[in-house]
Amino acid sequence: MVADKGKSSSGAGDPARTLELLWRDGAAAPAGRRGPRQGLTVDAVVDAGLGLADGGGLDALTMRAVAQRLGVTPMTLYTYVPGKAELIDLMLDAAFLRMERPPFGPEEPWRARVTAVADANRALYLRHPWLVDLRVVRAPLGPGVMAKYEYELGAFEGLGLDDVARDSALTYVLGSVQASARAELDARAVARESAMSDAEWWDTHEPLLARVFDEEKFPLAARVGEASAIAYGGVYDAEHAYAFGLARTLDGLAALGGAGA
Amino acid sequence: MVADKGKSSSGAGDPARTLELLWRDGAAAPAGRRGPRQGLTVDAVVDAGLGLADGGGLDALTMRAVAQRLGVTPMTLYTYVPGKAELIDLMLDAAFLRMERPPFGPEEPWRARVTAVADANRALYLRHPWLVDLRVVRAPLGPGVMAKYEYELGAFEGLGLDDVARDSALTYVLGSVQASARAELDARAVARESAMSDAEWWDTHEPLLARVFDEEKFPLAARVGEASAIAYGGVYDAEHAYAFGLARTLDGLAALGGAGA
DNA sequence: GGGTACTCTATACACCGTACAAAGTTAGTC
DNA sequence: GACTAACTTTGTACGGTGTATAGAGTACCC
Repeated sequence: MVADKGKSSSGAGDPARTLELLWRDGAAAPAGRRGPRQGLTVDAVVDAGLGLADGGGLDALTMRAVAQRLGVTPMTLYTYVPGKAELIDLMLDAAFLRMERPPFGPEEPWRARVTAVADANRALYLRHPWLVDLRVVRAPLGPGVMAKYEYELGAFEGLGLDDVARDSALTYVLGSVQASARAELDARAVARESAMSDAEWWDTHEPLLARVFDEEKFPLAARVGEASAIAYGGVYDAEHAYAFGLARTLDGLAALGGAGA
Repeated sequence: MVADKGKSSSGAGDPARTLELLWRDGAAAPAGRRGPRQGLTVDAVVDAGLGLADGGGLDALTMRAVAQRLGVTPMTLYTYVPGKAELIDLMLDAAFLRMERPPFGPEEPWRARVTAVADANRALYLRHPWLVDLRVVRAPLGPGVMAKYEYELGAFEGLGLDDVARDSALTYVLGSVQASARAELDARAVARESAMSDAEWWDTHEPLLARVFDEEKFPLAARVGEASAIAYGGVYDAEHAYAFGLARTLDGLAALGGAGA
């Protein structure tokens, strides 16, 4: 049984097997192997998973759906991948591995470099919305995770940080990007699921809320909420939230390092 | 059917009914009402849900488990609450409503106030770990959500922010706290689920990883990762991450307002 | 004393991840 | 060339989920 416990991405199974899968190189079949040839590859399974999750979120990622997309029965997948949790680990590593990593110019100021890292991560989340629902602590130590970490650490050169602070700074930036990406994706998903725009939603709820909401009890909330609603036309402005957050984050880091540029 | 689509907390059902539930006051039964008296209350259902989710996460929150805890059959719950999504909405609002909100001193500097807000939110997440798994955009506009918003907006007095910027700043602070809370909770959950401490986990994975990991390809990652591991004894230090993040966030806000203190 | 609105219960359905066992296919060994 | 062992693929089945539906019983209004 066991099933789908928790938020996935675990490395729950045999660690050796999982690592082997993560670092698998193209070498499909080790030649001397009995039984029928495998009709698929791990990559094909991972790609099918990515397609489903990118399109419909983790809810759309069912072993049955992956199997159907590949034209096999569900249990066939288990000869390629130990289980769903490990498949998600592989998908995560694959998504990381495929990110663009344009080399930093030697004279490029750290603000530009960190901004590039933040932008790349935002793009990653928008392309793979299901990533925000995953545990990333103790992520599968695959080639994608490693390459991403290596590249992004390089963005903090010139801030005068020691190794420990550099790791903290990166964690902090990534957390900040994930926070705004989550907000953006949530807003999108809610709008799509309810098939209702922010404005429509507000229109249906406003009259009801007026009956229960005591403006005198929440004066600040009423005033600020209204001001924000007017400023953004009643719509959550993801672009603004991201830009605001990134600017704050960079300023916060600048105060840390004392470095200019 | 429909089921559990997505990350819950939707307001998917009839908005009027949901708002009514959110703002329900103690008035249990409206007197002139046919049929048997209800043996439970919405509050009891919400509390049962909170107990389950606080202890075992959203996975432990099943309608069957809630029902069992209350000594009724699962379908009975549906006379109190339209469905699971709405129950979660109510739980979220209840958790918000129960947060402590000690009034800010008139001379209290904004850093202290914002720090208090951040600390309170961190405590909230640690008490109700399932909150990090929820969509909060378009949260149910209940009394808890409103009271929390009102209170927290008050922390940004004296920063010289207009209403729109004040809302953005609050969103930013809350996002930053949630990011570190998520990391902390993920670390905890992974450790508990795998029944393996960080150190043990590393011990089992390290030899395997050494076979595939090319230190020359990832020099920064190797060096920084090792430095962090040594600094924290191989253990993820949530306290440090939170303090670091909060300090950065406050500095970032300071750069925005230009206000000292 | 109906009728009616309500609460609560039992049953059932479609879906999930995956354990288990059987059937079919290939490679190595004699 | 036959046999065996290892492997892939499949079908079936189990225990779990949220909740639709229908029925049984209860308390109020007329």
